[in-house]
Amino acid sequence: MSERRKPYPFDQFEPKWQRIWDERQLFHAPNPGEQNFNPARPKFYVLDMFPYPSGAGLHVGHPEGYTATDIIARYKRMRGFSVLHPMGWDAFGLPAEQYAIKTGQHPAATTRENVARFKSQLRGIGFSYDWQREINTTDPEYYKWTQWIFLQIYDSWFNPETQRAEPIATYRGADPDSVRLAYVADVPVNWCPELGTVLANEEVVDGKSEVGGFPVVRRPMRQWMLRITAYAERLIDELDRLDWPESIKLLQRNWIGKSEGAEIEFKIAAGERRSTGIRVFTTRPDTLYGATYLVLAPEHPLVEEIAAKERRTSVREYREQAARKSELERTELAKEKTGVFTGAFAINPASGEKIPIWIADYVLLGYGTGAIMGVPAHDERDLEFARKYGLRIAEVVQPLNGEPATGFVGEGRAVNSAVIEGLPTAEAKKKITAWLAERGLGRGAIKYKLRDWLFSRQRYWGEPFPIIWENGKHRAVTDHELPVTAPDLNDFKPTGTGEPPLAKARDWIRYSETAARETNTMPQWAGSCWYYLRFCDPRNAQRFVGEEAERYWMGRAGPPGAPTAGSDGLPGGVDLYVGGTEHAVLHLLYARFWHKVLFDLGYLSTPEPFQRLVNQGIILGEDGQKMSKSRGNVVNPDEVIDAYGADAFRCYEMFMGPLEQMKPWSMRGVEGVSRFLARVWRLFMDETQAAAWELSPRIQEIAPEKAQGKVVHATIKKVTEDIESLSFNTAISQMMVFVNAFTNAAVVPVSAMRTLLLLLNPFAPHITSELWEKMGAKFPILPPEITSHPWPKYNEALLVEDEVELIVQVNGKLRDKFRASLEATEEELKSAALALPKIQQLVAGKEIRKVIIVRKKLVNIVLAS
RNA sequence: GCCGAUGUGGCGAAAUGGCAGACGCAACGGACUUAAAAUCCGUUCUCGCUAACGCGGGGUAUGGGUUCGAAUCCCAUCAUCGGCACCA
Repeated sequence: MSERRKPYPFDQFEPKWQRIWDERQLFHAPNPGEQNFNPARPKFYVLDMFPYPSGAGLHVGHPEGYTATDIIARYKRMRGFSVLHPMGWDAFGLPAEQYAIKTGQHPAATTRENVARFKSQLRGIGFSYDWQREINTTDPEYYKWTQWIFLQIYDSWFNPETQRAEPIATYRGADPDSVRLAYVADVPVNWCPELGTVLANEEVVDGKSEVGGFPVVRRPMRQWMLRITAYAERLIDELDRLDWPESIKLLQRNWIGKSEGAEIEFKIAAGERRSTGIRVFTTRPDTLYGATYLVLAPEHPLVEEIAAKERRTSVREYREQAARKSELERTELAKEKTGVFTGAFAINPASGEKIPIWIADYVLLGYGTGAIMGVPAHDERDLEFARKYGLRIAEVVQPLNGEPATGFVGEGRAVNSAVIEGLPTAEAKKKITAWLAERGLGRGAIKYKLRDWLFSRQRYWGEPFPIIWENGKHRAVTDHELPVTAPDLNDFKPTGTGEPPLAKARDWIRYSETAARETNTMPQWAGSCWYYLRFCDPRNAQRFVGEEAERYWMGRAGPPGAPTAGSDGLPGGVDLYVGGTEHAVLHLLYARFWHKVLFDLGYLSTPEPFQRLVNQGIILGEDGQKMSKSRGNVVNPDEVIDAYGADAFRCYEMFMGPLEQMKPWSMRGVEGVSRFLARVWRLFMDETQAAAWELSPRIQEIAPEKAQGKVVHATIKKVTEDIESLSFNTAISQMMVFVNAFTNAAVVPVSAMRTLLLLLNPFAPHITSELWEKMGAKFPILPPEITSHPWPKYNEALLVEDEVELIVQVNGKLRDKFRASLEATEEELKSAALALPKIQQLVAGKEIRKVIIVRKKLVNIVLAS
């Protein structure tokens, strides 16, 4: 045997138990109405962010969150919950398509192989997923419903009166296409020539593609958009009742970026071409008197109209130059502001002053009204711009602490501002806004940074749009034509012109004599926007999720009769959702948006998808660096499991430190945890002469000693509480303490050992199942499967000591300790402490000013100084 | 630049107003062994005093504050990580 001897025979029993769980389908959770459904059990929905099955297989980062949720799932089952714990595949996406371009292998084939690999790896770790609920976003039976949901969005509009999505039929306006939640627009998009596709803003980092790091340029193209901005207010407001990390909520709030201010109309000065005027947005209407110029975004539609003849050329040049700039150049060149004067003037509605109108690319068309009033005295950007181009600077806010007014952007007192003279900023804002509104010159307004969601991609490996074009107009395919499957291609290359690869499939595009199919596909986010709903009812052929199943699994957790979703202010949904922070804004915002649309349309019972969210921290390589192929510090879970077993792998992942923290991998650490499990094994099993294992005769049906009983119950308490708070690392520490306490005992009680196995089972399900079975052969117990045994309860009475050790401090410094009865009065404790020889020495000859007594903890004697 | 998180032994960490360093790793010493591995037992924040049992001082990024008492609460500074970055 060249192979290192295993400290315990995990290689024999781990596959055995994985097979048994599979055969007996122990982790299948029946839906309401199905066989074995027990309505008395409260439900618990614990979900992982499902992976993209890449060619590289699992890395050790995936199983971190997965192990945490698996522990919760197994624990909740033992606590009598009906647990929904599913897994699936987010399998559309760019890597499979790029691999196809390189090798000609169909993405479907690559995906199939990768899924098989991922699945066998996940099984090898012993996760208790309900595999009957496995889903795959690339399965036509799945994306049929992704397309169906898209059509619900397409067929809806957001009614501002009710603040809800409604069927488009309820819209009374002339042009329903202008208000649909899914609409077509010619928008400047992030075109990546290298990838041959358009990217969402979120997929562009520093002017380069997030995938591959290729340059990205702006270019106008016809695209499908989803009107997520309609939900901006609700997406902010309804964060409040979610149990999410505050930092993630903040990230979402900042991403949505709500600003309150006012829109103000500036008339174009006489003598120029007539126009209605220019509308600007500002959060500081109180600085209106300080507005000494206006700036329009270069792409602003009014620019053509107002530009003075003699300025046309320079204006046109500047606009072309701005349009040519890629995002990258714009950010890189952002160091210095540029702009040109249009030759036109506007009238400041408050001061009546005639002020010049400029264009500059520091003003963005996509935000606010695409135009600003320049208030150089009280805005850093405007100040920089005004100084560069010699524009007038007018101070209109007086700082309260005597700072110089120019460049002051905080709140102060209005000056040189007739209507609001002397008012503090907050009041000045209100008054000037009202003053403008009375005169029809402005109004209070709220703007968001959030943009509508660019929803189309020029790719092959994604959901085709269920849309037909005829005579230049789009319409939905009928429901019974779903799913719209993509044609088989042997060439997946982008056309390079911006036309999607699907454009190559001439027959497929042709829908009728006069109608053609949409050739764009949906982005990868689409499938993950609603997968948690499909898990509730994955084989339903009639509906994207059955109503009863949705109500049951997405409702509030708790026994029958407990508050229903929304009734106590908590939105309900998935009870625990664990995944990485990288999805803090995108996936989580998109999913919330789709969920709300479906909720508004009456398809769902809860307003939010995920009640509680937890982010696991990143696992670094042994060198403390981010794991990456190029650094060569990637840890492969298969190798770890080979050497130490799945249980050791799981326990180590949890023992490393707090779940949410970033932490480095350590093989030595795995070894330590493996040693712990080996000690558990040897607590039960003795090795025979023939190198076989047999149940140790030390294990007997006896009552635990008092000290042992205390450890047992302290451990039940700590492990239970720690699992509830996801403090898995300290739960394992406590079980180590437990095992250390029994390691050298001559005899060990069966009851204590059963408790240990139950507590350890969610963490190390294989070894505990095996030992439970081995022990059951000699000391039978029902049920025979540990996984269906109830969770142990602790007896508080056994934890209470009748005597406690108290510490004695003098002036807050630890000086001595003594034992005292729990019943001792404060007076008794005080005199006992003062009677200690050491304390007497320290106190001798000094005045005792005060004695502080904390029950069961300490006596602190404070001396006069 | 703005926002957020984190900072504790040689290392992963624990303690969230009351004994700093539980538990694990590593290191060192011992037992078992012909030997090694494995296993079991012990030591390990730091400085000073003591022949020794011990005793005392200091210590949770840095500086200040609140408190009888601070790793924990407050203020400032520094460092690391993450997000946003002309959003008017």
